[in-house]
Amino acid sequence: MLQCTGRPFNLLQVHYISILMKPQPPDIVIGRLPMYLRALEAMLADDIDITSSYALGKRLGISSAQIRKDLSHFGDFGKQGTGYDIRYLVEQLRIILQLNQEWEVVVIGAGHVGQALVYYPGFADSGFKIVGMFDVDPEKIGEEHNGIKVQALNDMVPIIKRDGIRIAMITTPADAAQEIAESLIDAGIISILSYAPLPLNVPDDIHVQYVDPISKLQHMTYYLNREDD
Amino acid sequence: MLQCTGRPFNLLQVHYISILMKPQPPDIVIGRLPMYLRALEAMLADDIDITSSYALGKRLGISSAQIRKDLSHFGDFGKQGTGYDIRYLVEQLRIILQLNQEWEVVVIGAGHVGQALVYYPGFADSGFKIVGMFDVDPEKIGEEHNGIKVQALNDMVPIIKRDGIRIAMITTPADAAQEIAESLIDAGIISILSYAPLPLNVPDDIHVQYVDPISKLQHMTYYLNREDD
DNA sequence: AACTGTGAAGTTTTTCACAGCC
DNA sequence: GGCTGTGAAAAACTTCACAGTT
Repeated sequence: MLQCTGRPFNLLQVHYISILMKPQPPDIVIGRLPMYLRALEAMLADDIDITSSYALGKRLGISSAQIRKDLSHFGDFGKQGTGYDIRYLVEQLRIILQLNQEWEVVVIGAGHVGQALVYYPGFADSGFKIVGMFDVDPEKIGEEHNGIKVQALNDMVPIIKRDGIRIAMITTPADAAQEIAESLIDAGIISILSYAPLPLNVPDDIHVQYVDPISKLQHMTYYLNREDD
Repeated sequence: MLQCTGRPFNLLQVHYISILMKPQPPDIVIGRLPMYLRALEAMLADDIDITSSYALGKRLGISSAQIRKDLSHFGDFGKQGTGYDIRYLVEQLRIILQLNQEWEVVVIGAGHVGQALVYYPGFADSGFKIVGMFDVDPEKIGEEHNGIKVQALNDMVPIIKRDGIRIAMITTPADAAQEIAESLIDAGIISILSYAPLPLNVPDDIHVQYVDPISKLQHMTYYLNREDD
């Protein structure tokens, strides 16, 4: 897709392209920005105004070099000899992550997980507003949790379309997740956070992240009782 | 620590060591085994008995080479020309991950997240038995959720010690998490799954994993509205 | 003196590609 | 022909180390 001709790349082409389009920052780096952001916000709450890559790294348990390299993908935010103005860096990170706006989110599934999500204040605090909750179960439809009414799954697609919602969290049983993901995408959802323990099959332009506590427990059981390091 | 002398490594030493102790499989590989296990179990449920690294990779959205390389750290489980006997591979993965036993787990925090955990059947299905729930709130102590009574946080350490529990899930507010982690470690907990959005400071021999939906949403908002690929 | 931003070096992880076996 | 297991190659990621700035 990047090629203009049918021939393979040559150095001149690569150079030409590299002038036109900067390489994208690695996804793994983007995945660390939220943790930087949160640690910096915690520092502000502790009345710290300035920090260094060393201090931040210590707090997060990672190297200062990694923090500097990560940030360097997006700009020059620090001052030599001084460090980073936290307020400014927070602002910049919020721009990079597009958090300088409120994002509307819908929750699919009104079971215990869905309920835990709508009651968790962290989403609102971080700029994610849960605006709807959907379930198939007629018993649950009409219930209200933390002020959010459970609506019928049948109404999901038109409501998401009408309100232009882009983010959804799936908390349904695994066997319903794939079909629901397809409806969501059809409705215009682009980012899905799935609590269902199975890989969703989605087009390349849809982003999916998984929350999977069981896999994480199983990862840790590997190390239990193993004294061989 | 690996060195026997004060001098730096030399090739002979490295070779000597490599005979004595096989290199540990990378942690990133161990982290993928639970997902292989789950996909294989799903295949069994679909009455599939045999698979190949290609079929499994397709299902998981990863390359066949990665699956073969990952598994090769632990043994030779496949047959050339045929593939893998799923039942056998599942059994082997369960041995590797030490899932051929039931693990007792405690939940700290009896709020919405803690409740969602005790009501989620997936833990029991995967061999994790939630045996206790603890909270500071006197209003919550004594409540019962899915048959599990909320106990006083003060009783936590002795109970964990008495029962020899090794795994805990923290669902308390962030500001309590560090202190609780320290108590847990004191009580003998070795593996912690934390839902608190802050890095826990723990000794090297303690394993911690984090569940952090907000970071994952923030990771995805980076890509929203960006058509520059 | 303290700290950033960054090429270069080093390490880890993934992919390639193929000999060997069923 | 189909598939595994694996060295070798490639790519990705992290750390080093230092010039340059405050």
